Amino acid sequence: MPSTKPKSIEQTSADSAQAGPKLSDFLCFSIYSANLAYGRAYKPILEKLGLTYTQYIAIVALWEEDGQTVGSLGEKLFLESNTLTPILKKLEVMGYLRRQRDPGDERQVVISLTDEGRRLREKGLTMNLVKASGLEPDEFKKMQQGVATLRDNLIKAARES
Amino acid sequence: MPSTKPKSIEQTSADSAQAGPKLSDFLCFSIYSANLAYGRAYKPILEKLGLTYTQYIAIVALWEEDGQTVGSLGEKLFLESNTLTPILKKLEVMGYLRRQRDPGDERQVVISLTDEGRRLREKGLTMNLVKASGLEPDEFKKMQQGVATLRDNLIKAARES
DNA sequence: CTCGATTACATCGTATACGATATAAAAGGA
DNA sequence: TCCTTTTATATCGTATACGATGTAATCGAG
Repeated sequence: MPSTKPKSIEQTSADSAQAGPKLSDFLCFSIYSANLAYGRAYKPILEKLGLTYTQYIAIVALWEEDGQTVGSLGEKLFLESNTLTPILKKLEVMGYLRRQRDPGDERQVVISLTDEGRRLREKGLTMNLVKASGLEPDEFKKMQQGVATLRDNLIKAARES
Repeated sequence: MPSTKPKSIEQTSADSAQAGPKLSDFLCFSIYSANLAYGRAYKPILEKLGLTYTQYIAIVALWEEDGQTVGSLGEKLFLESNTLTPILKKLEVMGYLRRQRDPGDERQVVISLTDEGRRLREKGLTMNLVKASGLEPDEFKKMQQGVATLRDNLIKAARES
């Protein structure tokens, strides 16, 4: 007769025999804590630029494609306007971008980098965190793709529920 | 002569030939966005229990080992007292745990689950997010361990910097 | 034992995330 | 055209994270 102890929401079958869910077996917790660790690893680098992590990825997305709307930027960053708007306003005050209503559709706001925003690209971003990851370049790439696929699966599952 | 365009802080050498850093090549961004995705996947499950994600992992850590101090709990969750204290106070108000000063060392606060807190274990946690991850159990485990190692490397690198 | 250093926790200010809701523009059907 | 619905963004309230700082208890050199 199996134990009456329930499985957690994220255990593999290998865990079901033990007393309870163990934090160290949770993929969600690995991701959660790795995200915290990345934030701490990035902080000393980014604060030389005076940017937070979220501000930084917003700028990177604009380097990749300038002149995006808030909505399209949000799709790429997996963020919505309630989170993005305050961040973009801050970056506008800092002088890195401009926010202007699209004259063709006044509901939309188009974000464009200033010269200053483009210049950030040449400022101090040549450092490399690959080595801090402790992974070989091919492992790094594999992990990156694996986690991205995981993310996309979770988004799909959440949408379907 | 190589391009004058700088590499980002997290690009692999394979990216150095292109115009600039691409968000989709960042491992940190995969982790960041997967963490957001997990939060969204968990939300409908956890809100039936009336818990947030961070409250949930705190409870899980206490199932694993009850009677921990704030500091030892924080080590396991990678959080410090400034984040943990308000969360534990909330859980105390909700009736899931008690916070009491250690009589032997009045600086420390010992956290112990109430019966109610232990009962949460039998309540609704039998759902399984492994399938939402879209990974086979062995892949799941491999990814979990890989990301945990990545996290530990990043923590070590951040401490040494 | 004494007093400055350290430790453990808490408080405060700032910056995300995000659900719920507001607002204004655009779309679209009668 | 008029009015309802939808869309794009913004605002607000709540819950994390975290650096800086505060505070009380303990430690430890002399």
